[in-house]
Amino acid sequence: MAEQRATINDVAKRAGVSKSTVSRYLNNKSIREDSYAKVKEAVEYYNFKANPFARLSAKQSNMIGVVLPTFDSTVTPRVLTAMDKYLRGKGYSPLFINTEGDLDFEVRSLESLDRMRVDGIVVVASFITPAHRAQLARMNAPVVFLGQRFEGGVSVVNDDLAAGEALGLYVAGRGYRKAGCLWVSERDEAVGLRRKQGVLKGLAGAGVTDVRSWEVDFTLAAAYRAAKQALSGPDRPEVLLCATDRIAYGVYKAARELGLRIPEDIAVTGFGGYETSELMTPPLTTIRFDVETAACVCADTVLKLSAAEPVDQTQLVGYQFIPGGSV
Amino acid sequence: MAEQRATINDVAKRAGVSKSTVSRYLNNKSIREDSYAKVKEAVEYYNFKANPFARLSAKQSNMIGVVLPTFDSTVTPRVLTAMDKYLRGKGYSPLFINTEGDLDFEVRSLESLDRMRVDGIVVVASFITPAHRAQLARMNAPVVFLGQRFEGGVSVVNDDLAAGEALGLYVAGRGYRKAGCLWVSERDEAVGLRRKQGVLKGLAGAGVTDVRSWEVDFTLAAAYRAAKQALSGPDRPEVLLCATDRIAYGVYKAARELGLRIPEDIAVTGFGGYETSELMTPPLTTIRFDVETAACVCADTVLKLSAAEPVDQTQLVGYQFIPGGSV
DNA sequence: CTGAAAGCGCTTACAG
DNA sequence: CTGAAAGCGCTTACAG
Repeated sequence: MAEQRATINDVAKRAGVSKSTVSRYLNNKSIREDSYAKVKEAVEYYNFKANPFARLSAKQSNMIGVVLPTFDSTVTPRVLTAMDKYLRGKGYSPLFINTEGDLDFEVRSLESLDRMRVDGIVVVASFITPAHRAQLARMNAPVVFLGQRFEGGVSVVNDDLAAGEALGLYVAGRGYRKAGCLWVSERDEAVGLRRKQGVLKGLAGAGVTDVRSWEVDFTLAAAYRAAKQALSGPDRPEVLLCATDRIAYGVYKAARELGLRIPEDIAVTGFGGYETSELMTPPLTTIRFDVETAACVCADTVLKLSAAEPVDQTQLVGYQFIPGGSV
Repeated sequence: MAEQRATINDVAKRAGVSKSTVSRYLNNKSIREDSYAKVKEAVEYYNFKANPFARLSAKQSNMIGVVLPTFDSTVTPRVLTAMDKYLRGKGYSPLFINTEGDLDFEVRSLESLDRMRVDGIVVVASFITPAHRAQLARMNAPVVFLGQRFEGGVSVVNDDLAAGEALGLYVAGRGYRKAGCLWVSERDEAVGLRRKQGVLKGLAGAGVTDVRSWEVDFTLAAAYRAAKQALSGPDRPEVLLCATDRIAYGVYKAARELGLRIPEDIAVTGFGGYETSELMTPPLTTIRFDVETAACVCADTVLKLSAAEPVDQTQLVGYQFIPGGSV
């Protein structure tokens, strides 16, 4: 066990000033030159840093809440990494809360972060419910949603519509006529709804309207089952467009088991551009969003809000087409 | 902007008791039945929850620091998910700090978590330096290392030696004689050193001693370059054993580009058992550690330490062999 | 610019 | 069991 940690009082005593002065030093407020030197010496002597949780009466906490639905996805870690770096660079500390997809807990997390007096909150969003809206109305901390559009509030979202359309046009341009979609529920407005709308629009724009659909969730297992069904049935589609890369992996697995070649027997597309997708045989044709930029834009936006600066209500993030070889 | 959030004083006032009594209610201390009812009513009326950061003079903070070297790996998200769930279930809140592999920042994070008065700290470890040891000596909070053995302290580690040996024996048993290792630096004691020792021991146990080595880091890019070199040179190995699945992916990529078939022309093994590894063509032969269990053991151990209960200094976590088809 | 005082929202001995 | 008081480690008006 170590000796007791130094507090602001110890520093003040050693520097021969009041703790108010030490506090000002710590917060870069104006301070006379000789006081500055004395405090500096004492701070270095004790290797003192303030306990951020003890700033109970400060107007700023320098903490930003980050609420996420899972750690274990291909996108979240990249988002967290970028956001963490950006925030620390600006002198803020992120406070991560994992909700494991529990929307009720997500709402309660907003509440508790607000109570902890964070300066703002970023939500890596899956669904925005009335309970979310009700909670927001009760809060002081500004909130920015990432990944789902929030009407009436602030959000940063992928340009799913444009990206989907580009992909749809590309697929149709390669001559496929009978298409299938392995897609997630429309309850997910960004991925389930808008992204699919884009794909269908792109396909239709090039004359492809024969499109069947199978509903899946985000797991590999569900995708695999649906793919098996889609590929075994009569009148098999020529191409399967998938809501995510992981879902496309399910098609790869099913195709291999059924002895179907990609893309000769069945073409496949994903959405995400995961690192592993280029390692598949053949590499997956997909779309990659610039999630790092999205994360930083988000963090920047929440800081602006907390400083009462104006921000755009909805900011769109661009995408990149990755040709691969599965189409 | 919302009305001011209720504090313990508001609750006390409404319940007609002192805030001490409310505090006791919140912390499940003994309290008379009628006081209990009154406080309960007031707490529910305000939907009150205590601000955990305001417990400055409490002996327990109910917070556990979790220090990690990256969010973006195949293992960390699984560790964080399991640990988060375990800790919350026990009434603790994890405080995550991402060091991005910066060991100096890792040491400083230990210090600042200690200052924040967390009840304990888990470090998802890559390297344990003298600076770590020096810092630990200055701290009050107990620390548990996950993934790297900490002599003289508490750690939870994979049984890399046994797992490596099992894999080496298996490979040698399949008849390969000329082996190669794509491995990370021995500075990493768990993966770089012990895991490799196990592999070599297993190979040697079955008579395979012709083993060359290429040093790589944990990135796909480095693995790909090294694999290209290993496979292009004269006297190509028959099998490449890789320190991780991701490194094995680099071999897949290189082999495809060189027109080499797996496993006919070159066999490959990984270490990790990532979800995507079974999707490769052919599925990767690998080892999977039960990281979820390891994470929970870790969390459990740090809670025990904070309660001054006895714990084992070093706890080993088991593994599972995944045959795949790449050998 | 600086210090004494009050306060942030809690917890904790200590009397009663 | 309970309340008044003191305290946790900071920040912040407010005099001077």
